[in-house]
Amino acid sequence: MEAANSHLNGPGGEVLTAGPLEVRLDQRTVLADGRGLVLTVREFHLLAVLASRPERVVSREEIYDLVWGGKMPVHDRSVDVYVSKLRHKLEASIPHWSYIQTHIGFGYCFSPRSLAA
Amino acid sequence: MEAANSHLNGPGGEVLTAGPLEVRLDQRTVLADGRGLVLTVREFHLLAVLASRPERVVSREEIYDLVWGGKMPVHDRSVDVYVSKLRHKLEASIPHWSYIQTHIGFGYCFSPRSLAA
DNA sequence: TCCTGCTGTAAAAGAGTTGTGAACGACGCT
DNA sequence: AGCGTCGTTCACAACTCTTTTACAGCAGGA
Repeated sequence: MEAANSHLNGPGGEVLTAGPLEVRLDQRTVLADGRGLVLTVREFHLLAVLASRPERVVSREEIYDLVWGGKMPVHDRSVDVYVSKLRHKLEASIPHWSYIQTHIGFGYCFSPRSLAA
Repeated sequence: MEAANSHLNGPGGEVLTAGPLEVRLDQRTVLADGRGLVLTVREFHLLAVLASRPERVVSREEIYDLVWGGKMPVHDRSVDVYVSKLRHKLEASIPHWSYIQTHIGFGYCFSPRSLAA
């Protein structure tokens, strides 16, 4: 069972679905429980990178390369800061769901799960 | 009959399997009975080193060199401590299986076996 | 049996990592 | 210019991981 579904939605229009979250790559929009979620460019890009690799642990370095481009400077915290921002927006729109897991010393993993009892 | 299977799983994706244990080197994840097992960086590295040498007795010195890097300091107990931690996590996730055998005076050996009657 | 050396492991100590609010500059808009 | 937004950086608290230490239990040998 995969945690997120990805399917083509017409020519070039890909949509990632994970619980109440829907990421429309082509339209650069995100739906949370059907309502639109406003993300900045960086936030959206980060979410797209993570959500398209469900259940995969992605290193900070790889995330940085994919979103910011190039080699991550030592001691750079950009990835962490944006993961934090993203988590807050997701949690604000979709309570009782967790999306991004931290893998200490390595990176993050997009692993959607309901926190409902 | 080999104790652990190792096979390529697509380009660059290697997976070690030993009973209900699955070590996904590329994804840096471990599945125990299908469920994800959370390991720290050191624990994962140690497991990867041992599991990729099934039925081979590996000396402490070699383990240290492969996981910690460099020459093992005299009287260092790091390897023992981490083998202990790893055993506990494995046993907690996969009861009735034994994975790491001690070879007194020498080192350890990854030798998965079911303890079921 | 009494040493001695080795292993298992809990716990303390030390080192490193992550979450996050706040400050700051750049940019665009009115 | 004044304002709001965005991205980056910094600082600090809180937390997790790693290493070290200490001790108990074993096994083997004299």
